[in-house]
Amino acid sequence: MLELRLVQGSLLKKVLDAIKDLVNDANFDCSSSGFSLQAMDSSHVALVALLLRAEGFELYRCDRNISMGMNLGNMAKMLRCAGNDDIITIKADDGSDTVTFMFESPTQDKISDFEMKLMDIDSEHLGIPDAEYQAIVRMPSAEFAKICKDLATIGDTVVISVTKEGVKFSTRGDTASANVVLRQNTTVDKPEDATVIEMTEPVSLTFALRYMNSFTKATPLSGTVTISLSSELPVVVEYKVAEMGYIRFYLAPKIEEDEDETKPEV
Amino acid sequence: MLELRLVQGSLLKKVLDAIKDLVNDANFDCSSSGFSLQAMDSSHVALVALLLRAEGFELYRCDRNISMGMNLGNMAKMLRCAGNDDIITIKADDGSDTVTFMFESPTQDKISDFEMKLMDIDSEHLGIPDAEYQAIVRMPSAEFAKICKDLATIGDTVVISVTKEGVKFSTRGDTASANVVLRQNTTVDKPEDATVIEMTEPVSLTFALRYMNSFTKATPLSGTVTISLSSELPVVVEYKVAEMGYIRFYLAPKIEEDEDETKPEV
DNA sequence: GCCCTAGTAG
DNA sequence: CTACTAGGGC
Repeated sequence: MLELRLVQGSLLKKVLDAIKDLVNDANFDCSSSGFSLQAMDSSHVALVALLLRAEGFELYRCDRNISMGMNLGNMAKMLRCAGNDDIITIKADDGSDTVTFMFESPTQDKISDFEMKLMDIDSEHLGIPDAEYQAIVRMPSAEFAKICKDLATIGDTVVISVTKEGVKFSTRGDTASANVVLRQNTTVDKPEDATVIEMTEPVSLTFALRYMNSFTKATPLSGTVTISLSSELPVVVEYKVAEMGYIRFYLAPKIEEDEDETKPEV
Repeated sequence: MLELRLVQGSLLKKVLDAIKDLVNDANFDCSSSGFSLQAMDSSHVALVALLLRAEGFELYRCDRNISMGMNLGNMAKMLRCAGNDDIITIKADDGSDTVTFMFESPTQDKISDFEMKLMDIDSEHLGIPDAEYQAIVRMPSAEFAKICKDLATIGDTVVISVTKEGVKFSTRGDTASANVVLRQNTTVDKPEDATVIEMTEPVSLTFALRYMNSFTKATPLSGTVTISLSSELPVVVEYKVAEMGYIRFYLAPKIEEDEDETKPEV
C-alpha cells in the first residue's frame, strides 16, 4: 500500500512539466525514504534524476519498495486536471497495476480521482557517483534560462567557462557569435538574485544547447539553479524542489575534435 | 418592418460564439414576444434553443412574425466587427431578403452597418414539451467547463450521477479513468459559486463529451449553468442570457448496451 | 479550421 | 492564480 499526500500539489505539476518533454516513459521508485525517478532522455544523451523526500509530504506511507512505470505525458495531462491549489494524493494498492491520483480542492467541495494504468518499463538504474566538481555556479534560474534561449538563436552549442571572476556562456553560429559574461555577485537584495561561484580550478566545457533548453523547463520550480562542472564529467544542472528534494539533469560535455568546426570561443 | 436595439451588444456576440460551432445555418424567428432560434446541430444529435425576450431590448419593433435564415458563421464574423461596448441594432424591411446589423460606438463617434443576405432554410420547429426533471444541478459554469474539458482528455463519454449529496462526473478511457465529485455547497461568498442540487430521485446518465464541450462555449454568457436530468429524457444544459432569456442545449443520453465497453463507472 | 500553447493582464 | 488573448502548429 502506497499513499502520499502533498498539500502543495502544484509542485508535482511543475515537476512533471519539467521532465515530460525530456523523458517519455519512466519508473517512479517509491521507498520509505522518498519518491524518486531516474531516467535517460529518449535519445539517451541526458539523464534526469528526481528526488522528493518522504519528509516533504504531509502523509507518506510506503509499506514496501515499489516501482511504478508511467507515461509522463499522460501523467502530466492528468495533473493538469488538478487545480493549482489542490492537495494531491498518490495511491497504489499492493499488486495493483494502476495508480490513483486524488485531487482535493482547498475547500473540499471538489474531489477528483484519476486512475491510470501502470506500464512495464525496463529501467537501467545507474548509480551516480558523488563527485568533486572543479566549479559550481549558483545563479538565478530565470537568468540561466534566458541565456540558453538567447544563445540558441545563434548556435547549437554553448561553451561554459568559469573563472574566479565569473562565468561566461559562449556560442558561435554561421553568421553570428555571442558571449554572455556573468560576474560573481553576492551583494543583492534577495539571495535568489545572487550569482555565486565556488571554484577549485578554472574549467571550460561545451554542451548542446538543445538539452540545456530542455533542462530549463524546470525553472518554475526554483528561483535558483546550480551548475556543477568538471572536465570529463557530465555537467549537473540542479533545481531544488521546495523543501522536498531536487531535479538534477546530467549532460556529457562535447569533445571538441575539430577546432574550426566546433569551437565556439570567439 | 423589424428593428431591435440592444445596448449591451456584447451579449449578441457571445450568443453567436456559443452556437456557431454547433449549428451552421439556422432561422432566427422574430415575433412580438421576442427573438428566438431553434436548431439541430449539423450532425443532428443535439438541439439548441435560444430566446431573447422583447423586454430585454431597449427598442423592440416587430410588426409581424418573420423568420430570417442566416449562416451563423458569417453572422458571428460580422458581429466580431462590433466593439464590445457597441450598441447593436438589427433591422429588416418587410419583404426584403437582407438583414442589417448596425453598430454604434458608445460615444456615437463610429457607426457601422453591415447588410447580410438571408437564406432559405428548411426549419423543423420541434415543440419541446415541458418536463419534470428528476434532478436539476446548478453550478458555476466555469467549473462545469473545466470538468468536461478535463474528462475529455481521458474518455469520450461522461456519466453524470446525481444524489442528494452531490453530483459525480465519471469517464473511462483506454489507459485511465476519472471521477470528479462536487458536493452540494450553498455557503459560498458569491451566489454564483454555489453548487445546488434539486432532486426528486437519484439519476445517472451517459453523454458524449464532444457535445458537452460544444455547449460550454456558452460559458462567457453566464457565471452559472443549470443541468436538468431525467432518465429517458435529453439533458438540458441552460445558460441564462442576462435579464433577457437563455440558451438551452438538449442532448439525448447514450444507452449503455455493452457494459464492458462503455460503462465508465469505476 | 481547430487545438494547444505561451504570454499578458487583472 | 486565474482568465483572457494572441500566436503557432497540426
